Amino acid sequence: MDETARVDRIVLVRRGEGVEVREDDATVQLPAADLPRFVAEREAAGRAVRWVWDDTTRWYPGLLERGVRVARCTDLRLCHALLRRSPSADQDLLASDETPGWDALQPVTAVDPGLFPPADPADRLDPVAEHDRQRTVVAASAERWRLELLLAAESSGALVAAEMTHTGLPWRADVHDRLLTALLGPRPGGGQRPAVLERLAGEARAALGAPDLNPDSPADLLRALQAAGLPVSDTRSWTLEQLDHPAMPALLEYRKLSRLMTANGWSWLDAWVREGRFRSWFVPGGVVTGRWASNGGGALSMPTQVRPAAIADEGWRFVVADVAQLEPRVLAGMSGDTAMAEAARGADLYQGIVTAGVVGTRAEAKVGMLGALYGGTRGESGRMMPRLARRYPRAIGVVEEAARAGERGDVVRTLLGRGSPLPGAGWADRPVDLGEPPDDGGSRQDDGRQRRAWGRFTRNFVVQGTAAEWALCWLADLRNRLWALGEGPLDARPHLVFFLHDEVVVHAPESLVTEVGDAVRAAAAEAGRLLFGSFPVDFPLDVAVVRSWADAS
DNA sequence: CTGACTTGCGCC
DNA sequence: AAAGGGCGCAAGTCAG
Repeated sequence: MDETARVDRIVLVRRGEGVEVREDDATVQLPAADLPRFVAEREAAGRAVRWVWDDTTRWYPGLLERGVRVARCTDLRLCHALLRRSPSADQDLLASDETPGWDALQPVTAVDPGLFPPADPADRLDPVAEHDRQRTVVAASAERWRLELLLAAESSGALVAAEMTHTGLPWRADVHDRLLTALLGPRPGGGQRPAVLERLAGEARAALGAPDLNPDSPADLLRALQAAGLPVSDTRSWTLEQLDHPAMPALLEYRKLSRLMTANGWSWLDAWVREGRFRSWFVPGGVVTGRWASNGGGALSMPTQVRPAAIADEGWRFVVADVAQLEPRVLAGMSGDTAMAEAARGADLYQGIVTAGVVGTRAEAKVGMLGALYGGTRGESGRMMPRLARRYPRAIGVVEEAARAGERGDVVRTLLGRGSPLPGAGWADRPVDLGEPPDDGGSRQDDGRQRRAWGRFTRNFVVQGTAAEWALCWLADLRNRLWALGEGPLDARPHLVFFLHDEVVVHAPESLVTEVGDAVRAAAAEAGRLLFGSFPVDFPLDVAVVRSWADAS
């Protein structure tokens, strides 16, 4: 990944209404309006460029709006956040007067990407100095290549996220509306319940003998259930399912449809779908483990129920790809556990564990692995753990060690060096709290519970975080391959329209779907090589070419 | 009235 | 009886 010799670095700095372009010792001032042309020309010229800027969300949407795509960048905000927490980074080399400013910098979700936000706190920071500090930190690190890969992958993810927001996910509002109408009845006027919900609410009220029940109010519903003699202390669907009472079918159906309407109903369509595209903001690095978060429209929890409305354009297709059992495979790779990698050789890692004779059934293998990743110690999962630990000592050793470290209050790190946060204040060595009830054993028990809970977090952190790194490398490489498959602007070529932890959706011209499928697989293989070198762990993909997202999986 | 919290549930 | 990790969002609820 050391590309310093062959890639020019150009730092972009906002100066009032203009832009200062810093390249080695040369400095050029440009009016902001000239920046897109300047960037486009440098991208088209022979030498590769890495654009260095304070924050991708402050620069890239405006460039994309003007039809300019860049190959690579350094996102100083994201890289700063990574280095600040990385055990592989010397914090003294990163520290400066501006550290609090960089720490506090937030991404923007600009409505008008043509304008810089007024009074932006980013404008008080010096990107050139921060870039120098970050390069010094990386150069001095004993984990230099890993940090370089991590920073490059994180920055590339920022480009992907901006591009996905720019192009949007093809979404057919008419199909979505028909789906809602079929399930709920016609869209009602303001504040009204749709006919189907009104009918179900009436049935539930009658069956419970509670004529004024508001089924949307958990407290109200709980009172009504208890008044009807039902022994419940919450109103979760799972709890309701256990009850044998004539009101339950209507209540459960109400819940399901009400959820659909509030989360992805007509107002969702009004708010998030325009001109045939669902546009929300993806937030790289938005989760402590390195996973992305999202803003707006709940993009990361799109129910399968509404996915039929995601339909590719005429003459285009979706290529939908997901990795089977990403996290166990990542665990095999990061721990160098050849036995687990052997089980991961086929398409089904859990079946591989059965074939190896470790457990009797696929269900046992799955629940055991989930316990290893999440920290389940009781029941079925707990019973499987000793067998897994005996057969896969290196893999299980990695998560167990991470759990013990968390319980001690230590920081853990992903393969590429993302560091875990420290446990919250008051977690250990809690000051004497005079307000506590005088039950002295209870407080110690409570402390132990908190320690174990933090151990579960750090246990999962190392695997979830390294899996996120694999996915970033996958995305970054795929993005480059897709660009090379087409011509013209971003949305005329195969392009990413959705990403969710271990799944991507590519919108592609029908004539290119075979090449896109190959690219998705090749990128997955490349991600494995980048993270795990020649260690033989497979990342098999399920790839589907479909008109509608709902037709995959 | 606003803002913070709780409840419940969608995704991986 | 599912447990156990990470999120975002909407509606209800309650305090100030």
